[in-house]
Amino acid sequence: MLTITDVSRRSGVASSALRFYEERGLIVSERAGSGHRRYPRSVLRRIAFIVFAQRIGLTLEEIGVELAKLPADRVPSRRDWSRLSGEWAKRIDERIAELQRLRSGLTECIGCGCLSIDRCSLANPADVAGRKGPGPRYWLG
Amino acid sequence: MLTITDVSRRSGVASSALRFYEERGLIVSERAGSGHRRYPRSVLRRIAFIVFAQRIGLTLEEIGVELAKLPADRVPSRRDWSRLSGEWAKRIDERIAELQRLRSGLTECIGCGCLSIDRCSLANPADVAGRKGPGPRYWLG
DNA sequence: CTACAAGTTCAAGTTAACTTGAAGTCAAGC
DNA sequence: GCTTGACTTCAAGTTAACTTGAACTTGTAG
Repeated sequence: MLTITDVSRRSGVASSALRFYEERGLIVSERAGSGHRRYPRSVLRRIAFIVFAQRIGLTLEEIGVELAKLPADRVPSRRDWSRLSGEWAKRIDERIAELQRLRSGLTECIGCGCLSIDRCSLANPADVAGRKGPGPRYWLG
Repeated sequence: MLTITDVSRRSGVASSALRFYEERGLIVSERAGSGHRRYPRSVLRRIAFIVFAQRIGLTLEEIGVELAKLPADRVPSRRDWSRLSGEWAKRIDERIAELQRLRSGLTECIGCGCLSIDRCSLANPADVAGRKGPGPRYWLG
């Protein structure tokens, strides 16, 4: 069993973040008699999954939903993990496609001087500026 | 000259956001006798540039720095606009490369079950979890 | 036994990019 | 002249994902 500092060091995720993930139900811990957290090794894989999913652009809430799909009664298998990743590939591909569109826009559209709200489909904010509710806009959605 | 509602409608950016951009020095407005904002048409292009840059992943602060490079004494030319985009292409390419790495990780790494903090370079949070200071982490940096 | 590092909880702070609300001014139509 | 809608400023709220600080307890090395 690992202490919170062990897990933090091995995962690169701060202890405060680990407590936060636990509060959010993304990971769990047992407790030593003292009340200190003790983690099984398997938590490292779970954390790796969380960090990985974050890089892809999922929110912690979405990640929580995905993780909840893992079987609670047994150690997750390869198959369990990989099933979760189905939707993600699509998401990555979409974002890559958008970035590639933006990249051409950079040379073709700004470069040619046509960056115009009226005529340029790439720059037209009406296409992209749709609000996603209050608060900051996220580029990854 | 356009009113703030005109500009909002034509750009897809909310009036409140336009006032916010002005407060941050990203755009400027003249005032009618009444105190109401009046914008020249050229502001639309500037806003298009801001929205475009946001999609690429620049912060408003970075965008402000870029916009400050435009000549104040004359209407910016094609060349002026395109000069700004130099650094950006690199940034887009880097993010695309990362997403492509993540995408292979999705099938190769999670798929094969090797998603391990110890051995998997793709999932190793120590490589990617470096903090960027307090507050939320941004995946786009 | 005494430091002192490491752990705990809980509340409050941080950041970006805005939005929302309050309280008041201005302009246009009837 | 009155209502209605667009506009103004300024302060405070929102969201995600954490971090920081206070106040306190536990574990360990000497």
